[in-house]
Amino acid sequence: MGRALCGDKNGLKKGPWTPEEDKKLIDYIQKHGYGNWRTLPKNAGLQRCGKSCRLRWTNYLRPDIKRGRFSFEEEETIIQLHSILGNKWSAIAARLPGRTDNEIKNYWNTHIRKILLRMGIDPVTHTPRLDLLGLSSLHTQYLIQSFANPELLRNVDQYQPLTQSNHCHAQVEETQTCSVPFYNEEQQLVMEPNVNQFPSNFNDYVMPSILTEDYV
DNA sequence: AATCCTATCAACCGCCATGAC
DNA sequence: CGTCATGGCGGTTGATAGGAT
Repeated sequence: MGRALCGDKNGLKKGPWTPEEDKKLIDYIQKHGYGNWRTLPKNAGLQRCGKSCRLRWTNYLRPDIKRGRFSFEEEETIIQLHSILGNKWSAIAARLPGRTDNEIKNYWNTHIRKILLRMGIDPVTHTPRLDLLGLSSLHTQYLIQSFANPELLRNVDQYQPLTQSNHCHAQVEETQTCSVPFYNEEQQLVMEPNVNQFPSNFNDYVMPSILTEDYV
């Protein structure tokens, strides 16, 4: 026995939701709660699969969703959490009230990832890309500071690699810790990000266990 | 004005974890 | 213990808007 199909093979509608469908879904959930997603669409009079309804609700229609641009603080938090949790979008979203995992994932892939790449930082490991390690040690130091302290990302557009060393050095000396501490589920301080966590030689760098699957 | 290119984001797909039976 | 249904997650796609040429 196969899984229940979700989509037009079952005579169910796919693609963008219409305002009428949205209204049906909202009205139904407000009256009855969502209960069982599989039976919801039939009860609500929707030609959609339960999965599609759940996605529409959790990513778009939920009343507590905060829409609009991400604030700098949110961006900073995402970068910091991603360096700890990796692509655990739902875990990151759990620490950003009103934001969905899908929204954060999209924002990461379209904005933050590009900024990090432009700065020569591997968005997966949050370390300077190995192919760029031929840079001057001062430049490398700036990059290390930048991924440890996302505040420096503010200046990414002005930053010119290899040509503004003095300017960068001044910033490096001003910022020694990251401004976003990390808390666990019980709101206990797990880690206060600090650039000193990172060695000068990345060939020797190993992620601490608290930053890997052990924690999650 | 037309065409092409790029960025954005809603939505889908496939897989995995979990719980009920 | 095995099977199945369901929910949830991360990766990917595709439509569309906006900018560049």
